Amino acid sequence: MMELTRKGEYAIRGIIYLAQQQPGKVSLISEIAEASGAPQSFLAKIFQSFAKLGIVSSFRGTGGGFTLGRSPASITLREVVEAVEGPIIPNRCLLDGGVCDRGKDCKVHPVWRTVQTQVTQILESVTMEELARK
Amino acid sequence: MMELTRKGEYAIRGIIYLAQQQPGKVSLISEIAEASGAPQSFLAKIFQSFAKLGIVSSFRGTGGGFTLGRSPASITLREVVEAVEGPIIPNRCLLDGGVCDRGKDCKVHPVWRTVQTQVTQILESVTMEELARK
DNA sequence: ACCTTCAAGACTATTTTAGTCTTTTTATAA
DNA sequence: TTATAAAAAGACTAAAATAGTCTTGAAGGT
Ligand code: SF4
Ligand code: SF4
Repeated sequence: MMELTRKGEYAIRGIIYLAQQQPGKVSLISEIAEASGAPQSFLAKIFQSFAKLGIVSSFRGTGGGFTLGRSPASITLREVVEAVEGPIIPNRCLLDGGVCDRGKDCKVHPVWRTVQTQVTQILESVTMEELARK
Repeated sequence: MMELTRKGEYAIRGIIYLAQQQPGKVSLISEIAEASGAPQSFLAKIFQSFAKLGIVSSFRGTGGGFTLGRSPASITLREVVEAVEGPIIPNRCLLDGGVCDRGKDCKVHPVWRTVQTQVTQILESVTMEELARK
């Protein structure tokens, strides 16, 4: 139950690598992939998602690559994980309409809500700055 | 990320139904399936797992069916979920050998350990007795 | 004997995961 | 202005997990 996918693991490793570089240093996806042990073209997709969200900045052409889009201290583990895995939802009934006929007086529902809140808090409290320290 | 499967949801609904019956009353799988809105033969599989673990008792032949195997207060949500979904593992590196080359000084690893502990605690603290109350 | 009920295992369809590959766009440099 | 370098975008694929079904067998009751 509740397993991080490889995509999520690669995402975390990749962004930590970036956070460990000199601020402003541009890294190639090939370099990040090697450092994080991820398949290059798969990681490229992951970093595209990051770029769209502004977590990383991307530059094309010669001398291009990726840098962090914001300060390491402002990027949380929750943000990184959710960027590639989607929102933290331990059970369907937690998102959007929460479509469940028995939803009204279900005693289990609030338990999942608690799980969601706790997990989110834990991941939110960890920043890339902390994770990048060696 | 971290979504309960239908199997897990059916499992919970099914056992709560059982917990709501008069102690000692035997329920047919067809009855439980209808009450919980689960496909009967799928739920049958789920209850087989429960029976092996002693969470429920099964009886064959005429007048057979299922009852809880222990008191509702002694069956936790964690136990029910783990019975069908396996252990609560937010990341591969948490179980068994925790096969990860970078495992030694990984800063992320303890975060997943915390998630695991917290989620386990939340689910462990909820019993079928509580969930069965109307 | 016959019927009822769960047990066990094989089987299948759908969805998700975990990628790859090709083409296009943007930027630099000779 | 052409070549080269890099990410962006999108189509594609293989493998695994999920969500079941179906058939047969075993245990128990009448
Ligand atoms: S029964 Fe309760 S826990 Fe299950 S999906 Fe519905 S609201 Fe959520
Ligand atoms: S890098 Fe860290 S978090 Fe990721 S699998 Fe290895 S030990 Fe676990």
